[in-house]
Amino acid sequence: MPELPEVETVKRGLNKLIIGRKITSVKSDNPKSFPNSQVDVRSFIINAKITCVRRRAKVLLIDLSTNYTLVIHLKMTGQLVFVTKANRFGAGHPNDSLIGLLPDKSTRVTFDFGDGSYLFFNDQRKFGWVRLVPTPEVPNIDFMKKVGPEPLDDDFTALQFAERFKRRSRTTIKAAILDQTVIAGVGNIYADESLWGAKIHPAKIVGDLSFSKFKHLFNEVRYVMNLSIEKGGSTNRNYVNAEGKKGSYMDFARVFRQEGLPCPRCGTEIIKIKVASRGTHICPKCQRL
DNA sequence: CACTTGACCTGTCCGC
DNA sequence: TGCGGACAGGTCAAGT
Repeated sequence: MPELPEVETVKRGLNKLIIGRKITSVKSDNPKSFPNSQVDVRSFIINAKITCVRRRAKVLLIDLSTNYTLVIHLKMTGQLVFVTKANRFGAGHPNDSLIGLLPDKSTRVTFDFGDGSYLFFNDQRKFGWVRLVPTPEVPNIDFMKKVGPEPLDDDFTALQFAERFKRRSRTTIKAAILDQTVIAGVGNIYADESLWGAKIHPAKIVGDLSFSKFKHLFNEVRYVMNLSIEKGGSTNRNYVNAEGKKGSYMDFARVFRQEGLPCPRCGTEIIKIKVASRGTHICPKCQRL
């Protein structure tokens, strides 16, 4: 799933739904999804209250009153869905929501709030994970030390953005923008969308791009991510928000999964190619090597 | 160090 | 219908 806008959408939903709730039990049947959950970790979770839900890059951080934090990566197909007693048994859940159907066979971890409500961590492909870390240690875990700046931070500038790419000057712009140590939170959807916006071919070598191109790309990354957050993220396949509902950014996508359709800018047919081993969507006229 | 590729999993879709 | 292969929103550990 989930790139920055999707994780941000889940974060906002959870902040409305689970703050102050107490976890009365936790269950996981897949050790990969929640390592050590059977033993060491339980006493820091049971009877803990949720105090805050945060996001860094594509990682969700659920702070607990025990001064521990649930660190969660959704990877490709992870979902975090909150369900209450009332909607769990299907009191007219909308068609675009999973809520009445959970748990299902993709449910890997279940947090029980003891009042008939639950938080389900679902993950079809089992790439995602939940880990428990002491809250003060969160900034010290490997991922947090290596990850690049947040593209939507107010004080992040186009100049800083361009500087970050110097470490990847001999690779393609697509590979570089997907590198989480360069910039946080960009994945395959928003890479393609922002490169189209800036009229940059994804296979262009980083070192050959002018500052004015970086500046344009910087603005496009912020534009597509802000638009996507406003639309509740992209549901390409599995993604849903904390209420089990899909996002609508794909209705506004200009190139991602639009192959065969006309480019919204020039009408040329959008094509799909492979760059950096990833499916990549471009307008062959607007984006030249 | 910088870069590329395969591996991790399950499910779906497409061509034969 | 069935089967094999390619592919899917993301990172890692290897290899060069």
